Amino acid sequence: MQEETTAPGGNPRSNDERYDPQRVETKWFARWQNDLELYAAEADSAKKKYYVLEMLPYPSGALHMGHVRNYAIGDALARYMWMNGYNVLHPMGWDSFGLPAENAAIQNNTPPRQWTLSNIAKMKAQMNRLGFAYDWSREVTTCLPDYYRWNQWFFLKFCEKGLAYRKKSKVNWCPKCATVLANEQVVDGCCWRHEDTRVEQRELEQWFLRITKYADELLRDLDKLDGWPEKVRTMQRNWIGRSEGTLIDFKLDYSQPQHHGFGPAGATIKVFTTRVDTIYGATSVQLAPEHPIVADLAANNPELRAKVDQLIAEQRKAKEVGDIGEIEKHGVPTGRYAINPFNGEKIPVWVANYILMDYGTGAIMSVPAHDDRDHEFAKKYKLEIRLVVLPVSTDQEETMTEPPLPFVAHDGMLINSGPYSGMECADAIKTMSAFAEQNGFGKATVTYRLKDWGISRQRYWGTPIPMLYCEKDGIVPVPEKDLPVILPEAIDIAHALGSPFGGLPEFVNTTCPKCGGPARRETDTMDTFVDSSWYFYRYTDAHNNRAPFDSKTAQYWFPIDQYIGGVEHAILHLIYSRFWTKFMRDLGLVTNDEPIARLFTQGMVIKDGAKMSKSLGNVVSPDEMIARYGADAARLYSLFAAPPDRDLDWQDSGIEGIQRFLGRVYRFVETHARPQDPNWRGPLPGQLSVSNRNLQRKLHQTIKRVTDDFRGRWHFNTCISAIMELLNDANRRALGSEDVQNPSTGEVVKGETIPPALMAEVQRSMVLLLAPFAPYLAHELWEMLGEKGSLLKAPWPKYDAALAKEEELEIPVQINGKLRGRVVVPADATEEFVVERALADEKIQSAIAGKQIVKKIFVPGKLLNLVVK
RNA sequence: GCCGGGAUGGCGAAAUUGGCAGACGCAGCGGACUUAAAAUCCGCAGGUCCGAAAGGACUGUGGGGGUUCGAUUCCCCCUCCCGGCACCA
Repeated sequence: MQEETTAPGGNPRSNDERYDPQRVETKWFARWQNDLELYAAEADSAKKKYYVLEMLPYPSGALHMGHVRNYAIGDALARYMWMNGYNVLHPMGWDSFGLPAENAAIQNNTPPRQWTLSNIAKMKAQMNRLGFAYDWSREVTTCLPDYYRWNQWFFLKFCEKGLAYRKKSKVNWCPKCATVLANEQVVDGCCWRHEDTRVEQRELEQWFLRITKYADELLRDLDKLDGWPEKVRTMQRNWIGRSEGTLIDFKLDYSQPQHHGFGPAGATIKVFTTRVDTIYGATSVQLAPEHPIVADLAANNPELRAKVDQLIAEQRKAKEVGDIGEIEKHGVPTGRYAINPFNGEKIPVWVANYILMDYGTGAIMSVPAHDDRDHEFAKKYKLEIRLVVLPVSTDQEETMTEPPLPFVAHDGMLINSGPYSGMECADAIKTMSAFAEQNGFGKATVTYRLKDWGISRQRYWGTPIPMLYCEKDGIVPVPEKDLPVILPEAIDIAHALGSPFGGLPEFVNTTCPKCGGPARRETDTMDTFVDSSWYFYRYTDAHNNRAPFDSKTAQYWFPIDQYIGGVEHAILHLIYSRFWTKFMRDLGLVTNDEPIARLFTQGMVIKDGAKMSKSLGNVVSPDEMIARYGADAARLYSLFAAPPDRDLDWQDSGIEGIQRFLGRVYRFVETHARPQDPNWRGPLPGQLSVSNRNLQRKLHQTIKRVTDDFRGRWHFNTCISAIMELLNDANRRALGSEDVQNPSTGEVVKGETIPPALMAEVQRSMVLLLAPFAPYLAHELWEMLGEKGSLLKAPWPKYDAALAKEEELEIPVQINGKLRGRVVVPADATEEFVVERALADEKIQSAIAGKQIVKKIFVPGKLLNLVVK
């Protein structure tokens, strides 16, 4: 046992027995690596299934502490469920398409595939070293044709169902690179590689998936996801942004002779409003600068054109900087008028920079008296402000007074509104919407903030979109039998950024499957969010080459029982995933409406008050932690330092404390285990001494605490604290069980013995409780305890509520709510008994001396409060 | 501006249903072991004040108010920090 090796901290080891994580972890690492079936989910199992999943990483080349924390949570849960007899599916994969591979390729002249696969190998090794229990036989690597061919297959299905379409859309274009830039490659409006070159907006034809078809269901079903954090549901609700309102047609006025001859004849401007009840207060129509009709109105009016261009520039700039919403409102009158269909009034048409083209119709009716923004704008340009709603109040006088403007509340009554005067707002909205519909100039409608999902990326490292362009047949999908469309890999990435296939004739030029004539391939690739929208289904049937997965198999495993990841994916990834599942359900591929039953979002790992980042120099490397303290310590600390849903403040000294704890556990078992003792496996003695009974109680209390937390709130930090308390308690008693010499008096104290069967129960349970959090040490100790069966699926310890129950309690006694003393009483003591004991207490007596008890508050098992006067 | 989350010792945190605030750990201090140190073990520890000590008094969960016998916990107002959304018509 006494070997002179170098301890993890680099200090020479002393001659007392010491836990060496490297020795233990290397030993078990080797065993686990040689057992490929170890963590395999059972195919045909009578057991209840449990699908636990952590968000798959992007293979950047190295895990960071955020990963370690995320996977430590999931791994603990997976191991807990195994120990509780479930058939656990716990897979892992790689979200391996995306921009960094292209950047790395340019920098190091390494092909993206090679760079990616070598990163995967590195990170997989790190995960294995950390001891995470993944079923690697189901590994999914999204950048391999095995996987992405099904992205292409799904894309064809979207086309078949009419849910994929092409539309012109804006992209960031760098004129120097002559290519498209991702949003994150645009820095302060300029190209990241050419800081002096302004990025242009170009319109390109792009592919969209019609997620808006599911907008309503995506919103509605959020109510069913009660296993999701409310925060995430709220974020998704806001993202979908459902808004009920009314579309109203304003006709352009042609009655004035000077307006004949320019502008579109018979044009109407559609506006969307949630407050059609205020339409009698509309004093202008405001158009977004990029509204199509503006171009027509400005066609023969260079002065207007110039002003509009300036408004467009202002909006763009604000959008780039990200403070649209902060910019000062500007506008310009077009000189034209539109007709309010409700009262026939002619009101001026303006163009304004606070109107967004991509929400609603890109045009509004401006009601300055009842909208903050319209009010601000009208003040600035001296437009008419006309009051049409009065606040409703029980107080007659208050109802009649003019409210401060703008008055935007809904609880009001219409005035100056023709036949609608006197109606309440809510009624007026219904009645007026119906009137508009009956007369053909509008209707009630619902608008969403959610847009269709643009999936085209003018990038190389992604799933090729399986479409062809034939001169004769137009846009033609690649036939299913020709999938996958393989991403060409023999290309010179350094000289072919963006859509590099353009320069690859052997990829681009093909034949049309319809007419056999020449055709060109689509050269765009898919957004990587496509990959992550359904990868968790592939895990259930990862090697299927006839379908993305087998429906029956997926039906067994789905929904995912627990999904764990960072809150940064609360919106995009998790909405796309829900959308994809609903689409697959409509295809008949799955039966579940939602992919994820329970979602857990863990907090960030921060250090020195900030997120870890290279620029701040506060990055903690998992490899270094493993080398210094071992994988168990790194994992345990990431669970111990904070509850998993809160941010974790990393402290190097904290992990040292965890390492000490693991060492104490090791020494406790090593010192006191007696597996060869015949009584070790025997029954507990019928009668336990008070001290041993206390230890037994503490044991059962600890099992209860840890078990309850796994089933409930997941505060693993307190679970680990509880195990520490058990260890401290047991250790103290165990030391006390040996004859100890009191150093000051020299007196030898005869210790009380812990019966071997009790020690065995304590040690076994402690190891089992530790197994989900620190698997290496737990396995080692399990073996040291002479246990033969696998710890991985050893039954989770059970507690006995009767044994966990305290027999005696210390009841605090308060006088007028202030703590004045404590009495020790049996746990089930009655009020009378406790009061009697309390009154017998000297301190209590002096505290109430000369006063009268007017009230006694007794909470059984909790406290006694005497109110005195 | 709107919607979340948070604020507790020197630090990370705990208190699960309104009932002893600070469990557990870090850092610190004292002691044991050692020639010495490291490692390990034992003990002390919110603050202020009184006391030689044992012990005791007061005070204390961002600030102010309220409900209650009793509030870290519930209600109202305010400050600061973090995250998300943001001219959404």
